[in-house]
Amino acid sequence: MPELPEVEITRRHLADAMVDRAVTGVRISHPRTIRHNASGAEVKSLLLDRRVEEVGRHGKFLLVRLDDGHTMVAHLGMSGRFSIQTRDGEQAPHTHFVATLDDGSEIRFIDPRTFGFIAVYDEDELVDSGVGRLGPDAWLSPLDPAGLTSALAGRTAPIKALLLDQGLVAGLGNIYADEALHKAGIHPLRRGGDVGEEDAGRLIRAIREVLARAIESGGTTLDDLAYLLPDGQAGENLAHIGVYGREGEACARCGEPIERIVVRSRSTHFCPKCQT
DNA sequence: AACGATCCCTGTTGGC
DNA sequence: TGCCAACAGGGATCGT
Repeated sequence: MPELPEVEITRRHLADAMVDRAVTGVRISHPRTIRHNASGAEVKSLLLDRRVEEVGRHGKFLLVRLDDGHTMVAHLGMSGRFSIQTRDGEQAPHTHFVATLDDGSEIRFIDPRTFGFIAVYDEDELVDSGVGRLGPDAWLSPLDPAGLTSALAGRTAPIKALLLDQGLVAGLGNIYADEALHKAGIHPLRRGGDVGEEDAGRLIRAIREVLARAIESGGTTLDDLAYLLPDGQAGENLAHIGVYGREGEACARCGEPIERIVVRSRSTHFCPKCQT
């Protein structure tokens, strides 16, 4: 499922295809895909004839900046992906949104489980939206150990739950939160307030390593949920996954079997021996 | 304020 | 073999 690395790779593809191009057509075929705006017709009117200035990202949100100050926000949810195609390319099932650009290419949003969405905001609305409540991006503006320690001070929730809180750090999802905690040697159930500055430093380094590796290798494509890059390729990062989805397998560091528990109704994978 | 539970949704899977 | 319940999960929202 898409987390920061997959969204970042998507961003790069979208930037290549969209920057300095104008939107010449919009088709919306699933109302639920539009979240903030009143209707698909409103989104269409806000996008039509606009030129794309840049494609940014904050956490797992894609930010397509338009030449009139509006921003098209896209979130992939858990099954969303973009496909960049020529107009005559075959349309995949669950294609809910298509933008045509002035070079004839099409930006298509495909999302079977419809947890993803697209919205167009003006500047004020963007600040009030979920995007405005995000913490610092885990990749672009990482926390420093002292800052993270003070942000965690007094927090009783398990560190795993806090890493998934996008208001604290933006971009981590279930896979990379588990991977970072494993790499840092921190037990997922440890209270946030019990993560000292040394462990916070280890955790920050682990987050960066895990994200860097994942971005390099094209993101994580799980067997059962075919996350594909916008060019249709699968990511290769599964080979670098240490604990996620590996219940019962030997920990690569100590050989102990990986355990799976449920934290905040999210499956959580860890090594009971080298994570404390 | 912080935390946890619930809901949304559908393709896949596992149990009987 | 076939059916159906359970499961997966990001983020919004709500109750405690």
